[in-house]
Amino acid sequence: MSAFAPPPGTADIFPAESGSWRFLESTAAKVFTACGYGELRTPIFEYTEIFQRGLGGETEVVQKEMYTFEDRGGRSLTLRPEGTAGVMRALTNTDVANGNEQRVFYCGPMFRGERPSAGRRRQFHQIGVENVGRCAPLIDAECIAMLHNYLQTIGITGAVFTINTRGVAADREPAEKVLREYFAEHIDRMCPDCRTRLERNIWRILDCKQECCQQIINSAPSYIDSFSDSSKAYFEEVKKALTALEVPFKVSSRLVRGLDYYVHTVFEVTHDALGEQIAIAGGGRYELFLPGEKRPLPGVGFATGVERLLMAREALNAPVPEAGRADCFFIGLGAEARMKNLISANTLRKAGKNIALELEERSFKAQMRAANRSMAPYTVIRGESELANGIAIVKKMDDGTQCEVSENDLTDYLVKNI
RNA sequence: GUGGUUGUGGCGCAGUUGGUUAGCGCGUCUGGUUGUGGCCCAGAAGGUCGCCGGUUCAAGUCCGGUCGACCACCCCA
Repeated sequence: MSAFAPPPGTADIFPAESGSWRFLESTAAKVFTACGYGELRTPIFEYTEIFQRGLGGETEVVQKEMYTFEDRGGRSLTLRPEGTAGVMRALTNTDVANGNEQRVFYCGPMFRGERPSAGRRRQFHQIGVENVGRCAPLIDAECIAMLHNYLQTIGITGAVFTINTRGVAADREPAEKVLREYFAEHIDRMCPDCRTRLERNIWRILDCKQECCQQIINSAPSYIDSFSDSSKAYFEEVKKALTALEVPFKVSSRLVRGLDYYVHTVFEVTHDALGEQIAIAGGGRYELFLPGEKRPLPGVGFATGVERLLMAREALNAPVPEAGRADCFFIGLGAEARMKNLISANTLRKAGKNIALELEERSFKAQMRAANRSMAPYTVIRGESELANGIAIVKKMDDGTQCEVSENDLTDYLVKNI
């Protein structure tokens, strides 16, 4: 049973499920296109430095979750662990660096070498967008509203939007100082992870979930107070716009997110049906450094986890897209009839009809059962006597009525009636 | 990476304190008078009980290892 299981953390998506996947992807394309986005398809692997510099060397993802390998030329390549860095790399080939806006969306597999569990695979799939080149509060709000709109459209209601601000690079130092002074005082009562975070990445203390740290974190001074006035005004403007756009949200200063490139607005979407730990989407504004570029590129974007969206839809009993079913099933008795059925099917399929048929010799009863199972509303029957008379029988399956149609008229008849 | 649960035909499950040819439901196939489905009935196919080793006269049932799956933590989508 496990002999042919796919590698850990990967999965085969069978036809029964892939309809839902296509629905999520095509709906995303529709919703995002309406906001001026176009699809950008980038490679599944990039030079390793794209991610190292893009995401920040201190991040969890870069440090221990990347699938990195050498190609034959000794270059270090990495299977993309997220979509933003590759998209930004591609966009440096456009006029985006001159302040011209680029709006793109992407979807596809991402790879992270972590231990699989609910809603987390090693190969997982994201649908995401990036709005690159500009920086303004209303752009952030527009982006978040589009995500809200998308979730509604795919039947995920009741999603919880949490937002926060990270300020800009210049705000970071004074804020970190405030936090470091506070946490240093209490660090002996905090968990081991937080002790290392105090030195390595103090922001991550804020989203620690250990019981012993909660009280201390909740009583922490508001680092946002130390942000510059313009950063604070930026965040206020975002909130104002979201309210005006009727996107419900809550603010949490403990939302920091794990990637180093975020500035200003950050947000995360969770759903009660999946629990707070599992975000169905997340994103924010960023400034991303790419190799060879002197200045970082500004942008705002988000990524949704397809597997997690599907989990949410399932929990909400959202309707599953109907599997394609045949319009008509052809039954044939004898070699000649089967050949004629195949020819008819070929013609009708070219006309856009979904045709199922039996191509091997099987009993009439077996073929009728197959026709029934196919759920096709019509069945065409061709046997010895029909061939001899130059006709075929067209049977309507719901009420069992049937009629004879001459061979010459059959295709036209079926194109019109089924 | 750390911890917990688990692994029996395509799917979902039984398998009692280790003991004769490993069962059940669904599904599949073939029939139920010669060519009409959905219901019903009969029969059939399909499993080296994840893998390796050990204990025993005897192991799906006990022990060890290993691999996979599921879940929690970490982190993220």
